Amino acid sequence: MISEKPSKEREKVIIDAARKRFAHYGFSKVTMEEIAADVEMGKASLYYYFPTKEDLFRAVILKEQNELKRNIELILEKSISASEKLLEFVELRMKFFQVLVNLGTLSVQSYFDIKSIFKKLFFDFEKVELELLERMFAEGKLQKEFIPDLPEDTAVTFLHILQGLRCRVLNWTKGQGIDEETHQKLNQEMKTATNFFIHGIKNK
Amino acid sequence: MISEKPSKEREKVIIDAARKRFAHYGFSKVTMEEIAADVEMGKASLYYYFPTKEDLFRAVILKEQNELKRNIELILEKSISASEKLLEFVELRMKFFQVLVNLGTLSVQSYFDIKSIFKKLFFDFEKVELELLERMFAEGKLQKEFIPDLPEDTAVTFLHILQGLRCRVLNWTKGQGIDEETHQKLNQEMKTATNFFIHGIKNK
DNA sequence: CTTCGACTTATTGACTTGAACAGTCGAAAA
DNA sequence: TTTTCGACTGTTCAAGTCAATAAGTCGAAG
Repeated sequence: MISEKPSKEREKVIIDAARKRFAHYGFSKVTMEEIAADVEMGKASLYYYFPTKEDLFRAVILKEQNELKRNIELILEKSISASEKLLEFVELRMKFFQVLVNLGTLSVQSYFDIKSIFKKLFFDFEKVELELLERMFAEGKLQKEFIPDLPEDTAVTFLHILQGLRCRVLNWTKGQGIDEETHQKLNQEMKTATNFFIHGIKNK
Repeated sequence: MISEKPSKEREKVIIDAARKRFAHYGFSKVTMEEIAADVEMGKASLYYYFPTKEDLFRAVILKEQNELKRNIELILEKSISASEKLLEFVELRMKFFQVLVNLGTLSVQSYFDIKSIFKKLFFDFEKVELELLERMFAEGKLQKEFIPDLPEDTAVTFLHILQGLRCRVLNWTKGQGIDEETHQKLNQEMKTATNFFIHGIKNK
């Protein structure tokens, strides 16, 4: 079929409009009425598609996460060394979080200080990330590029380090989003840390 | 001289009493009157020694920090490998932060969400820590144990990783202090990360 | 130099209120 | 049957008030 079920089609349009609003003003500053106006509907109609505002927001985030997942998978398929893949992963993840910051999820309070509903969303996605990372480390081991025997534990530690570095910066910059300079510094720091890490697990 | 200036002596007593109170109830829950009562003085007398409540608290933190510094220096003097020193440093730092959590600095809000006055205190101490770390890395290099050419940058990255891991956990456990299990996990994670790091800079 | 009682000023937490907004419902259009 | 919306309700939350409590000052006295 060329076009999907019209209701699905409509959902997408709403998500898209919502994404634009959220990206500009952040979750709390956007009203359902505004989004409804954007897609030329009544507010009540929005509730036909999404039971709550949070659900709509969740859908937006979910879409972003799926895009990130797809992009990570593309990296995995590339024919480059596992080390290079790791580095590209870090870079990609960096960009993703910049989007989240713009979406207003992360700016107001720190990283994990979002309602538990969103917590779950991130928690679930952490598993996806871990699985993808694990594959990178496992592949590195298979190619005799890496040493560690437990790609699972390695992935956890590595991810936590990345999360930690971001967390640190996020706590530092209260309120408004991360400015360009800080962002660059963080980017650099993550790369440095990744390099140390790669070095630490490399087969020499 | 056997005993110090009496006023200095008195200051110490006050700091000590304050430390106990703060450690039990946290900064905001303790009144100057209570502390004064503990040392059997009038509240007004406290202000003779410390111009503000914050100044008194600052003095308490400062004392803790100096103790930590002294302990790190003791590690540096030990005749063990630089890697082992790093590991001991991590452990010591862990304990120190547990004390801070008890002092109520870190529990209520995240790591850096303390008034800028305290921020400065931590910021200054970061320099001390960095300098001590730098010495460890420099020594490691001298002994042909470590590779990196820039102990300064290495120290920064390493410290930020540690800060990040803690930050991550602190954000997760809103409100109350870190429970024993989480503390153990964090401890383990820091050690694991440190080991990867050491591995990454080791001369093989 | 140090202490304190009696004072003033600042902070805070509990309560109130009003407007804005999330979310509901039943009727009706497509 | 699926989708839309106008008109409704109940919450939430920022802003404002107020009283209590605690921070901080000062002058006199030991």
